[in-house]
Amino acid sequence: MKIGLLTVSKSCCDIERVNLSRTRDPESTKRNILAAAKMEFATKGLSGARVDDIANVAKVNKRMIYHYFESKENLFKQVIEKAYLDIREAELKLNLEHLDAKSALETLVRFTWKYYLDNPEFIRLVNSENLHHARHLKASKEVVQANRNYVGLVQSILDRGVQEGEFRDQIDPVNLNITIAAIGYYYLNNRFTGSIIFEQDLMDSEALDKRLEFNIETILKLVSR
Amino acid sequence: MKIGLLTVSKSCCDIERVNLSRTRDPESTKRNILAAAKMEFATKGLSGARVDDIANVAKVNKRMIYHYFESKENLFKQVIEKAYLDIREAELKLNLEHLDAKSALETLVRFTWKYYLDNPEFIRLVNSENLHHARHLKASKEVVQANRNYVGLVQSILDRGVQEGEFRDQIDPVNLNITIAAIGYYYLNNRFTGSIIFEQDLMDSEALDKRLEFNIETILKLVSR
DNA sequence: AAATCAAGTAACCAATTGTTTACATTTATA
DNA sequence: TATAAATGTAAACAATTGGTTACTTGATTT
Repeated sequence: MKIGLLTVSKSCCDIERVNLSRTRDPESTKRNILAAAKMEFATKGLSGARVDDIANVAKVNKRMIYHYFESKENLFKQVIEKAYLDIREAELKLNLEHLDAKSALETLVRFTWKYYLDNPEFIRLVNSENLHHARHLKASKEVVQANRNYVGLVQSILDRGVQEGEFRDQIDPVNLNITIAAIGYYYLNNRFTGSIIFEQDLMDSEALDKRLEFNIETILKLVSR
Repeated sequence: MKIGLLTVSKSCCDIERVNLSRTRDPESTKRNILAAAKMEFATKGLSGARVDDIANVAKVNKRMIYHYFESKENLFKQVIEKAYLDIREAELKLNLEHLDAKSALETLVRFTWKYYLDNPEFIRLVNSENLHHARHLKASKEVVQANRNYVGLVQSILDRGVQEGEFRDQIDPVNLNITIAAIGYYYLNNRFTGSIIFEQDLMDSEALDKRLEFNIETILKLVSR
């Protein structure tokens, strides 16, 4: 039963779908598909993800996915690209240039940890992409550029730290970057196996706080003179 | 064409399969299935893996997989359990008790790195298991026990380091363990996306050597007084 | 208001996939 | 040596899956 802009089921209060502006909204349809796909790919991997399930969660017809995204593979590509651009964008908003080097680095470690904690899909998507030899990301100039800026940012923090007499000389920014990511990523990525083999709940809030402090210490000791 | 214990194709030299002891060899069949399954699950994940492909690579009839392993899911469980037991067994062989604390820790970091490098399947399998919330590992008492011994080993190295006056006090062995694994695991797990976004071949032998040194430095600075 | 195109739906299809059935052969044992 | 259990094979099955076809409805333009 359709009334104006609303699709309503027989019992009048059970609204299936609300579309305030128009009955047709391609932008919202695309957004819904992308959001649903992100969750589906993150929870089940590229092979495990089901196009039907994405369509159901996004509340769009499966045909629309192929209309806007060509194929499951291409949909995954759009998802992983956006995921990378999102995290790099969030990092830029930290405005680390205004902090002294030590504070900037600590802030970056804290941010990275919190981002992984708040966006567990990111980790899963990156894993999937690596399982598939990063073939979806290969052509993405945009992602490469965003990352170039990020490495530059870390390099400038290191330079500042040396100037301030706080940091050691000649620290490789790429390896530092990788380590900052690694110590958060690994802990959260392997939280399920980790909680079993270490016989403690790694996601317990106390354990999480302790881990963050441990990570900050790791990085600061690594760079300090 | 079958002659005795050998299965031979028409052109006499093209031996398809050699079975020295008997025409039937359940142990070898199981071993072949496990080895093929390990590679298949590692390269394609649990969902992406194909039972047909495992059977083909193992050169056994698909029916045998179900005969010995019940289901694809259970086969994965056997694979992941064995993978964990294998790495813990290899660690024990290092005989770290006979080294001074600092050397023992460096040896452990080197070993972990090399093991991941030589056994990339391990990383992939652990990822898969975590994607599935570690449900296959949950019941494995054996794996938990093996890991308990491992944490004990690291704890004893830490104690020795404190006694020797080399290490700081009160370092958490679980978080140290996690960090030792993390700095190797992350780099190698994400080598494909990493090589793209950092615009350099992370698997280049020079880059690998540099990374290992970086990791040793990270851990030693972390624990030292 | 007619025509045109974009947006959306339902049903279907060919291929694939994990799993099973029915049957054959080898090995161990009484 | 007869018999049962273990090991192996070929073929098929039911369910699922990514992708498509044919069609309808709504929005925009002239």
